[in-house]
Amino acid sequence: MDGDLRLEQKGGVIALERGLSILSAFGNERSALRLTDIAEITGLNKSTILRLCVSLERQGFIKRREDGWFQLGAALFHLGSAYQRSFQIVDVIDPVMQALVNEFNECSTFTVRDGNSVVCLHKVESSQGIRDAGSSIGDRYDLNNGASSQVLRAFSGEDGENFDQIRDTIHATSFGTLYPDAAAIACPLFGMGGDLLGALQLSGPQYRFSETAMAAMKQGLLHAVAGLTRSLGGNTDIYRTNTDNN
Amino acid sequence: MDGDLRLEQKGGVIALERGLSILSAFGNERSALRLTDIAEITGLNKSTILRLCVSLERQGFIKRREDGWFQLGAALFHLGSAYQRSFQIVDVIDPVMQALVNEFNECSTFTVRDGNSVVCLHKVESSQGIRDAGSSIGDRYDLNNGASSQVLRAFSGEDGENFDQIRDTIHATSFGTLYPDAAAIACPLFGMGGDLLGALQLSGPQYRFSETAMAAMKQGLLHAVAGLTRSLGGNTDIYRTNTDNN
DNA sequence: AATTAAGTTTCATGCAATGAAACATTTTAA
DNA sequence: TTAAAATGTTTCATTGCATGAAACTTAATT
Repeated sequence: MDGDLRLEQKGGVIALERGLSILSAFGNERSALRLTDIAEITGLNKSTILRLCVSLERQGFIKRREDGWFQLGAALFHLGSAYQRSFQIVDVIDPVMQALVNEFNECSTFTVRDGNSVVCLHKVESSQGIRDAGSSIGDRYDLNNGASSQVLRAFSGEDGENFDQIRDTIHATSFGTLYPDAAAIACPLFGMGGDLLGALQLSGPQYRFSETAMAAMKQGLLHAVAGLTRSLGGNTDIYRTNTDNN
Repeated sequence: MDGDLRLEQKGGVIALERGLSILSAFGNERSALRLTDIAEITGLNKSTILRLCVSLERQGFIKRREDGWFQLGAALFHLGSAYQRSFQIVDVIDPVMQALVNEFNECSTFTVRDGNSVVCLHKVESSQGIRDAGSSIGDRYDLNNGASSQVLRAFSGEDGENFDQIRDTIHATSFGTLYPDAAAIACPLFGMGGDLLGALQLSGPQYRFSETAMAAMKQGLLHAVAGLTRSLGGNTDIYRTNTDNN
């Protein structure tokens, strides 16, 4: 970045975006940054950063430690939790995910679509040493790879033969598209009105995702989302595949 | 609020603080707000809000729904998760809290001090219908009431007879100080260098917190925090009460 | 002691944040 | 149905305040 946001934007407030860019500088795995780090990442002048940080700290969005390092503040955690809570689904879905993890002993994630991104809203870890540790709660990906992304795109109505197939079979799989050795299988979760809420996924190392294992997982996932939709007051017919007859 | 931040502040950037105040408007249980709501809560001019929101939305901090309502954005969730992850302790402490909840069948919370606030970093719910549903992850309280607050204050070195007693017995209790019918018992958790990391608490309705029940909980909590401190590489002597002799 | 780097404060300059006003649109009342 | 009120949006002249270079103070390295 070069810190000069003037050219690209129409409308908006530069000072605010600069402040937000300071916050976003912490989003990439570094939990503490020095003034110089922030200056490098954002491209902002140090004076500017210091001035913006006075405001960020006063509102609790960042915290400056005694040793001078900057950290994210509790206000972000508070609002982040509020964001998650606004999806009331998480409370309902958690026990179901716990059960899935117990049954298949692989990590389960629940993701939602946000524009052209996927956001990992919830994750339940398996107890295995070798497991999908690549994604965490709060992570955000492009809507390109991975079983969940495919599901979210398919049931947002995107065109394409592969998406047709996902709609037909009501699930998607992926092998090494997001992380080289990882595999995943995902199903859509629908709400009361048949609207797409998100995608429920199981993921782990490819060698544990045999055809037979994945067939069982598919059953487990479909059973799980059907039960969830039912308890949300929705119609479960939507989970009938095109080859179902009953 | 009156939206006029000019008088109170020295240094800082007004436009940024106004933007942050918009975000904070969502912090009080309302997950969606209209323009007018935001104007009322923050005291800002609607034009100003609209302009600030362009920037907030462009950076993913808020999202405007098609019906015009504003909601928090995924960027906040991402950063909030990053905040939580910066306390690596949560990963270690979660299984221990799960075990506590299994044993005593009451909700367990882990809180940390942030200035003059308590922040609920993690919570494990009990399966009881009647339980402490008053606090959630991400909540922030004044450092006044509740067992955890007392513990955090006592082991931050505050003066007072009651704090002396908490330091002696290495735990605090509370009955109805935060919520009328609730009771709680809390212990401090210390890190490697004997530094206070936070407070571990069990809480529920008063009628289930008899003397004998709480004696068992105290043992359970102390055992839990001692084990945690040990696995963090710290010395557990710090959990010896003044009346211990061995 | 000399040099480099990191952090902080100041202040003249002019850019960009501001809010009143006018307008568009939707909802409520009469 | 019309009128009135509430909500949301855009514009633009005014000036408030965000800006960053420069000077300065530590702190770390050589």
